[in-house]
Amino acid sequence: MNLVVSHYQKDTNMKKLSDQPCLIARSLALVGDAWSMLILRDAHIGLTRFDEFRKSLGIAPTMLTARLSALTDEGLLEKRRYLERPPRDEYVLTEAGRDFLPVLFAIGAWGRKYRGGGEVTRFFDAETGTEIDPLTIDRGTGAPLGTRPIRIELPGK
Amino acid sequence: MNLVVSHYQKDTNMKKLSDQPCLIARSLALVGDAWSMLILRDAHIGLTRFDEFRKSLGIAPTMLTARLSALTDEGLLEKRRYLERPPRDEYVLTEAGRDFLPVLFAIGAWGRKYRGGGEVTRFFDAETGTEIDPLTIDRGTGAPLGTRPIRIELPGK
DNA sequence: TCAGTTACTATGAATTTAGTAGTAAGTCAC
DNA sequence: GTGACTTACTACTAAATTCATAGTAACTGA
Repeated sequence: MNLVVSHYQKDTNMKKLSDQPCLIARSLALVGDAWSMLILRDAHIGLTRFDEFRKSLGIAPTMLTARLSALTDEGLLEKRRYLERPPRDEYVLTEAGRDFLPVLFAIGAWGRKYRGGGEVTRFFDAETGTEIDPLTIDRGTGAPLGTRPIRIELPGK
Repeated sequence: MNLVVSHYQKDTNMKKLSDQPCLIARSLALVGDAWSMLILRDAHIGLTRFDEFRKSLGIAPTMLTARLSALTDEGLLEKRRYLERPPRDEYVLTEAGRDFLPVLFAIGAWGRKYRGGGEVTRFFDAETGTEIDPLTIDRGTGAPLGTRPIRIELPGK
């Protein structure tokens, strides 16, 4: 008895992904497409409503509905009623959604280095006024990732 | 006269993305799909050859050809001849490709926190033996991203 | 010569995406 | 209280992408 309404799903492929032992693959099963990431980006900027996302992204409403539903189901967004009559809902980031911000900044940092030219949107620390320069480090060693050799451990070993 | 062979391209949509002022959007135009990221993941693990990627990912060869070509064109991978007769090429990470590692780790860190259960692949510092715990900070303030308020500056302002 | 390897291309069906139009339940202006 | 407008969608069709399988080209090694 399967009552789940499946919104957005690249089933054949992505269902496999979410069961893999690799956490990168599992995560990509949820957010491994550009629309989902851009919606999360916009949510971090402060957008919450269907039409705000639609206008910002130029996305087809069907796509937006599917992505918002998926992100809500997966716990990155939360649907919240902000008006009873007429019933109006908005989408706000959950903790899991907010914790996705470092991924977006890491992507942005890569883009600044390798696709930087022209006019770009920039992010500043609101207090110090300095431009944010994202750096991903290993909390244990404090070293930036990529500067030290890595060992991989597969499950069941 | 357009002689460009276009491999993988979600043209109508993604061409727009690569011209946007947002660096996240620009980056996603190149790597904003699960296959591309998983190929980069495998490349970091040490895979270089067509069939290695194909078997690791279970990807259709048409897809793999398209993604490898795109990643090569975009400068994240480099095609290198490793055998002259018969001609055989392998794909190795460029500096831009290697610099994508923090993004993958940031995604993995999110996954560990929110999609962690069961058997997972883990990464360790080869020297200290401690598990890698990725953290994205602002190089300027040293603060983890998401802990301080941010100001956004759009181009032309 | 014959199976095996490697890096693909060809092809067609299934699935997803895009784009436009329309709907439901209201509000607001006059 | 009629018509214009808003908001959050759904319906529908066409276009594009993706998947899966099969096949090819150029070898090697037994």
